Amino acid sequence: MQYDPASFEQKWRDIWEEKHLHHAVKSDDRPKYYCLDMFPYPSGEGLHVGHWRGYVLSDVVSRYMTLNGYQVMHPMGWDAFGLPAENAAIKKGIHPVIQTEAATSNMRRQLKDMGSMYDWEREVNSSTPEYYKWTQWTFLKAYELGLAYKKDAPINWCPSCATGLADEEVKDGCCERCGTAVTKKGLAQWFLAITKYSQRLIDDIKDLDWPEKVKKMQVDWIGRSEGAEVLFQIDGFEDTVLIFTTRPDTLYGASYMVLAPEHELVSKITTPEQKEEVEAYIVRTSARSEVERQERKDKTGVFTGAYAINPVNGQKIPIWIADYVLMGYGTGAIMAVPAHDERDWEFAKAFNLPIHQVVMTADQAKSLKADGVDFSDSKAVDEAWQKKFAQELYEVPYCECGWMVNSEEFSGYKTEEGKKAIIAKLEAQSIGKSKVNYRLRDWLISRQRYWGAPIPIVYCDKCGIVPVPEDQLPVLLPHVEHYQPSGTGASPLASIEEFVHTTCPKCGGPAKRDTDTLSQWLCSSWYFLRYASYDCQDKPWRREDIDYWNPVDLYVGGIEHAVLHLLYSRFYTKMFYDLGLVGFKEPFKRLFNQGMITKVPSWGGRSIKMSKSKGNVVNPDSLVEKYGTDALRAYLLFIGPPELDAEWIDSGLEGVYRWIRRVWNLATEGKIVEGEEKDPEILRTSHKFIKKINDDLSRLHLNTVVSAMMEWSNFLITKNASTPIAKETLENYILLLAPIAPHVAEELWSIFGHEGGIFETRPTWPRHDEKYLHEDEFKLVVQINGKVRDNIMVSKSLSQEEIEAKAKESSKIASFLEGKTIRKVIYVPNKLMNFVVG
RNA sequence: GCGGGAGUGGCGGAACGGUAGACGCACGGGACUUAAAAUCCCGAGUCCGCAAGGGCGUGAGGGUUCAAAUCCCUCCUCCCGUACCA
Repeated sequence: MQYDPASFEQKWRDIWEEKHLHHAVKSDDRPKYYCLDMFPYPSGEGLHVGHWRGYVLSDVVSRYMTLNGYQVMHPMGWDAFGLPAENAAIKKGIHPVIQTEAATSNMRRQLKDMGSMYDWEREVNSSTPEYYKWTQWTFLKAYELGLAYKKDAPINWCPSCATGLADEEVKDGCCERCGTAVTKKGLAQWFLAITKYSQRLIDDIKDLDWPEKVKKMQVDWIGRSEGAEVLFQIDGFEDTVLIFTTRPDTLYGASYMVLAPEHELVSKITTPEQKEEVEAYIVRTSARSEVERQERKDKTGVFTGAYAINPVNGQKIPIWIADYVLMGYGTGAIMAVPAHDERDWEFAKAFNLPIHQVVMTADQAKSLKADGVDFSDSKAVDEAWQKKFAQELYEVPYCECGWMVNSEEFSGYKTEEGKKAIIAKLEAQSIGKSKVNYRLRDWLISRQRYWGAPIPIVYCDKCGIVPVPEDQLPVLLPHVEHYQPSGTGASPLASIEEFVHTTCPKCGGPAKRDTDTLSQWLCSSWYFLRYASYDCQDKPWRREDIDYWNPVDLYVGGIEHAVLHLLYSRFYTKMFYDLGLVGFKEPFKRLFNQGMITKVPSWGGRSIKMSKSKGNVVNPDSLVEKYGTDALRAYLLFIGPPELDAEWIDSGLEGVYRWIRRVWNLATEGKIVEGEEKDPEILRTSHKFIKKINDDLSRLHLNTVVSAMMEWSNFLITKNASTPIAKETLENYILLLAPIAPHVAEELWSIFGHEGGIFETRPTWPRHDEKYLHEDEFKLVVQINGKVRDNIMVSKSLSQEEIEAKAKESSKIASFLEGKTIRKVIYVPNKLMNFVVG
């Protein structure tokens, strides 16, 4: 009987499907396990082996958990709305509905060929009205909670995709999707107030079982910083400027102020003499793209002619505008302390502005202390410092925290204390307070594109903004032939009269629909809830379903969603929690990011990420045909540690195929005896591997699981040349093989005479038994001064003295010990003995 | 700049401070074959040596330890993330 995967792989997939084995149902006697893959967007290119890596991993876990007594839900669906699908459709001239349909059926077929245990009854497609009805509903819920608001603001605009983008979708100043440089555009858009959740998004991430890297990326993205807001009076005006600083302790060192060019006060305070120059500068900066703004060039800026008053010492300081101060962060205005901030220092140097040191260097403090200066006497500190260091020049701003100086009554304070004391002083005068700022901005969700869920909002002349009532959902996306983006900022839907004109749900009068669509990130921010309650018609989910299945126990996907999808989903989950719609605060308990598959392109060079555009994709379809899906699955595990990138080598797959074939040959042609294993060596070795494989499976060290399976079969094959192997041993082997190579495992299981497949009957999972691991003898490694000199077999019953005596009997050891004095003997029981000689 | 990860044979990679290079690929030799492919067996870090054996070896250099790929310090290279966030 030759190993011919084509002859049975499909058979087993049919059997699993007929018996609905992969359909997850609630169970009273088995704990649940929710294993989720990030749902893919349907691409006309289909899946390549790089995509399969994560899917194989999650499938192995799902099957392993199933065979270990869990009720596993392992669903799959399609992130069908959004730019990738729409851009592909436009390029090919095929309507997105048609293109999505074709792509999903091809990809579904591929995923089935893989032998994955997806519960297809739970399949979701975010572009269907049954699904996006509820995506629209989530938006209305956000609106209800006051988290959705419309604002006319300059937003990130991708000229190529012709749509607004969220901050998270801008990478290095370019569109995350198409790579075009992002510009700014003023548009009235819908935002979700994710910033209201900044602190909770930081606090709750700590306890998640996620890669530290992803946690850090999110925390950095949210960007919490503690400091103070301080009010500065403008000389000759009633107006004040509010600034944010993380260094209130350096307030006495503020020697100028900078406003962002877009700051609302700029036009008001600019003096007539400076007007022309200031306006020219504003025009110049606003014309710069994000990419240009990010280039770290020399500091630029213009004096407004106005002065602010430093509230603590009454000093008049010039007010400048410069593009190194960003309107979007803090208050869009800063006090500049060039002595203690690198950027301010560069700016001061460039424009010859004064630099006042107000924090001593560590050396200065040390020197003054050595001179016996009393640091609790601020006057004495200032005088001593002036005398000794006022003439010192330094070439870099000094930022390290030390002792304050030249700060009136605060001189001599440690900066940490000074921060608090100065804030207290400002608070007493109502001109400042401590403040925590976050870098996170609110989430822009309006898209000027066709392929998305229409925003369920109506504008009525009488009633204003009116949300579409829940019973009128979904607001259907009209099926039209011309859906290309207009490029003007108007959505393609705006030109469809019968869509735009509607009646106001409140007053019944004429009204207009919002013509933008929701960002596809909203679709993916709640799909993990829908899987659990896929058949619920009147609501997005039944509470009892998600209480049972959610949160997700293991979430598998690429690192690229670290601050997009994963941040949005966490925010959405918290919003639902606040609305009492879910009982948990975090959607994904454990996250696993699989590494990329790379390959050397056909024209050579270095190995790079597999992608159609790079011309280095390997299509799984033909490989499945040639080697069977089990070999491909096993190779994708064996290729390397699952969290690291790995390079695809065709011959590597062949090696894994050969292994499966050898296992097949052993099981079908080897010398096998009925019943339990009697051979002590086979028992011992097998239980050693059972232990190792179980350990590595639970740790997700799947590459070493495969190599341990290989070692074990190599051992059995060699042994079988002389000794029959008990059926029990091979059955244990087959069961452990089942999560990795389910088809061949099922086939062998049935050849071994079992009624009902492994995944139907779920036989007892193999566990090692310590009693078989016991050996009477062990191999003692004998070292001299830490170098291995010999191995000897020693009985475990011997005492250390007896073992030492035996070790010295070895001729090799004896020759090394000759004429030397043994200074010390290190003995690691059952393992090693090291003679330290002099 | 900053933050994270990684540097181990010809290659992918193993190795809770305790025999470095498991497992696999590629390679060499042999068996089978008229021959080839497939399969099976054997070999293999490197240097010296016919061999037995020994020296050297986990990016570089130090250190801790009876013992270091593994822990500590300094440095180099590559990858990823991030970047005027006051």
